[in-house]
Order: sequence, then structure tokens, then C-alpha cells
Amino acid sequence: MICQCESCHLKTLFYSSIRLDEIEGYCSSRREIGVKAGEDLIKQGEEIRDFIYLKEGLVKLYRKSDNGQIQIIRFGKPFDFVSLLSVFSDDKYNYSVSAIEDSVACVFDLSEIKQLILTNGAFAMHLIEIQNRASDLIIMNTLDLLQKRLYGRVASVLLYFAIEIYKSDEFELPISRKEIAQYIGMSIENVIRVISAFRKDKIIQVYGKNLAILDRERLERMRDLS
Amino acid sequence: MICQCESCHLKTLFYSSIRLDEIEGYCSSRREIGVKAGEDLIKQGEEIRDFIYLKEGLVKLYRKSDNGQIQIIRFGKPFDFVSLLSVFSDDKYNYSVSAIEDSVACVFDLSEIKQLILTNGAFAMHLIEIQNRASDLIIMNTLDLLQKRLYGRVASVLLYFAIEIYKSDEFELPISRKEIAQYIGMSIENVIRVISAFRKDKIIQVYGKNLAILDRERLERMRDLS
DNA sequence: ATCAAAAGATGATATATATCATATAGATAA
DNA sequence: TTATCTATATGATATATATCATCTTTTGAT
Repeated sequence: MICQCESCHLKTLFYSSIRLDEIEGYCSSRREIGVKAGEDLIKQGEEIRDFIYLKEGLVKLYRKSDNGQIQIIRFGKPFDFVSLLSVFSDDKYNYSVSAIEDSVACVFDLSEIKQLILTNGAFAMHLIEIQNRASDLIIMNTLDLLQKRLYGRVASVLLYFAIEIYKSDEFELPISRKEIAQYIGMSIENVIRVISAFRKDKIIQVYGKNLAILDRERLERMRDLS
Repeated sequence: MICQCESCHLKTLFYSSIRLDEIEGYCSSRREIGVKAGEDLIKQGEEIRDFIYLKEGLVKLYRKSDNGQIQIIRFGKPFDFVSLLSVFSDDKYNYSVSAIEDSVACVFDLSEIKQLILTNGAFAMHLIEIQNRASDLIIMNTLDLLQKRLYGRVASVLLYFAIEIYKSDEFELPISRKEIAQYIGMSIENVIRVISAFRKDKIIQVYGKNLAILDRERLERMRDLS
């Protein structure tokens, strides 16, 4: 029987560079893992054996720094590779991945992916491009945060969820103020304060977990200045 | 005539995965470019045609952010690929590279490297590993800076040059206070102040461009706390 | 050698951010 | 339900950082 991945978006990324007779083997190691919100998909320090791709849901990549602080590296949405960092350069994960929303991951044997790289140039090329784009995004994002101040950083995160994740100015904020703080490198109290200030200034509206961006332009100006 | 790259360290990275009959073509597009301190090797916005590797010297990768600020992304030392970021994912450089010290770069046609990826699995695998390691380093570094305060960030930079670049506690600091500021995302004045403070505390000694780390342990503690 | 520009240095002050304290609402477990 | 914990919220204060100003030193150009 031929592979069941017809509906999977991974197909558009990879299948174009894989010959039909390779698809069988390619799918053989593929399995799906469901993780509930709060559960870990990858634990820092674990040995890297898999190549993981997010099919559904939302996850966070984070690490525990030397002094014990939790730092969120980035968020992962469907079609993102959550195991791109370190996968090919290290033997142990130097970050953890946990589900923010209930999620489904596609898991492949890393050894199989490596075999594909060795034997299929087009696949390798494709993977390199995807990897590059992903790394560049993280780097540019983190650099952006580094030169912004508190207000710009918070605005940045809110706009990220509106634009990249939910593609709408109204959404349920999936992360806590604490997680925002861990992502942008500021204190929890100040994150809360800024969100309150945005609310009082009618830039956003908050009711429970729901968040609506009322004045997108002003929020973008807050993000872009300083 | 066979390739002249015997002495080049690139050999150890790449030649192991390249067959002898490929070396000829591999070398055909290779050329060396010398850049004097202060000169640009790559300009942000330029089209990406080359694959560049630093043979000698010291460079900085930097970008101009949306609001016009200059931000240093990382430094490049011999055997670093200075064109790893975006090379395979974009058509234009989104950063510049300029020489801090007089430098020599090895330049290859990107198209030729891409051809190698397509036809040589071992080479592709090797390149992916190198790329991953490089990206991970930048990401972890930038994340580290993001959660550190002024003193920790400055300590971090000084130790970086001591450990990674010069492998000695005494060296000529190759960059200005302004460049340190552009790298760590703090003001020039405060960078100067911190260096003065380190000097007054006998953690470092400064005479002209020369810098000596007198108390490595304390400097490392400064880096690691907060 | 001279001048101009940039880098380094430092003080005074304003602003931004963290920290500590406390309170309330919401979530979770017993 | 009650009790307990966590998240959100806000004020007061301490600390960290930026900004502005001024000065000296170094560097670079002519």
C-alpha cells in the first residue's frame, strides 16, 4: 500500500524531491505522536534520535540556561520543524519542546533522514533551504528583541501571534504573561504592566484569555520604534 | 595541475567528502579575496552569488535594522563561513560583512557548491552539520545576551575574544567600545563605564588597545550571573 | 606638523526596568 | 466545598540604563 501522507503538508516540502520508490521506505519509519497541552515533546539533554515536524497545534521551544532561568527560544506552529535546532550538529538536545496547545507531531527516524540526505541531492538541497530559513528567522527575531525596549518587545509578541499564528487581530492569547516574559527577557510584572497600559490606551482589548488588537497601527509603531 | 589548497583548512572540512576527480572542478571557481580592515566583503542587499569562507583575519557580520540602527550579529574568525546566513534561503544578503582586521577570504561560486550538494551526499551532510553548528552558536549566543544585564554582556564579549579568538588572557581588543555596544545592544557610554569599572576593580588591565584579563574567575562570574 | 574627526572617559540627570509587597481573581487538588 | 496554588494586577521603591554634556586622548587626513 502506498503512503497515507497525501493530506500531509510535509508532502509539498519533501515529496517533490523524493522518487516514488523511496516513498515507501520514507513512510515506514514515520509515526504520529499526540501531546496534550503542557506535555513535553522533547526534553533538554535527551539523545537525538528523531526528526520531528509539527502537524497540528502549537509548541514552545525553550531551554534552561546555566543559571537555571527558563528562556523561550521560539514558538512552533504547524509545518514547522521543531527538531531543526541541533539535530544535525549535536547528539543531545540543548532545548526542550512542550505543547502549548494539544498538538500532533510527525516523527521520523533521524537515521532515515540522514540516509535520504546522503542519497538524494534534491532532498538535501531542499532541507538546507528550509533549515536556513528557519535559523535565519530565529536569529533575526532574537536580534530584533535584543535592540528593542520593553514596550517594543511586548508589542512584538502580540503582533507575532496576530500575524504569524492566528492571522487575525482577534485571538485567544495562548501563553501566559510569564511565558511572554521568558520569551522577551523582561520581568513578569512589567509585561503585565505594559499589557495593562496597552489596554488603557485602547490599543488592545482583553477579556479573559481573549485578546483583540483595536489599533494595529499604533501597536506596530510601538513595535518598530526604539 | 592539482589544486593548491593543500595548506587550506577548508580541506579538512570538505575534501574528505569529495572524490579526487571532483577536486579539479571544485577548485576551478575558487578564488581568494583580500580585504583591508574597514572594507566590506559583503554588502547588505547585494545578490548572493558566492559561498565565502574566511581564511585569515577577523570580520564582523552586521545589519542595519528597520530603524537604521547598526547591529552586529557575530564575528567571524578563520575557518568560519561568513556567508552561511541566508545563503541558501534567500537571494539577497540581509546582512553585511566587513573586515575588522586585514583578512583573506576564499570565495566559491554558490552554484558550484549547490551542484556539489546535489551530487555528493557526504558533502551535503557535512555542510548541513557545519551550518547547524554555526546557526546554533549564533542563536544560543544571542539568547544568552538577551537575558544578561550590562555587566554580564560586556564580560561575555571580553571573554569571547580571550577564549574563542585569541586563546589568551592578553590580547589586542580588535573592536571599539562602539562596536561592543552595537553587538550587545547597550549604549556606548555604559560599555565604556563598565570597562572602566572592570579596570578599577583590577579585573582587567587596559593600555591602549591592549587588554589583559587579570582575574579570569571574577570576569566569568560577572558573565554568568544574572 | 596641523587640524579635524573619532574614540574614550566621566559626571549629572532622566528614564526604564527590576524587585518587593500586597491584593484579587481564577484554576486546581483534596 | 474548601483550601491551595497560580496568574493577573498594581503601587512603592530601588536599581539599571540611557541620554546629554563636557573633556581628553587618539587617530586619520591633508
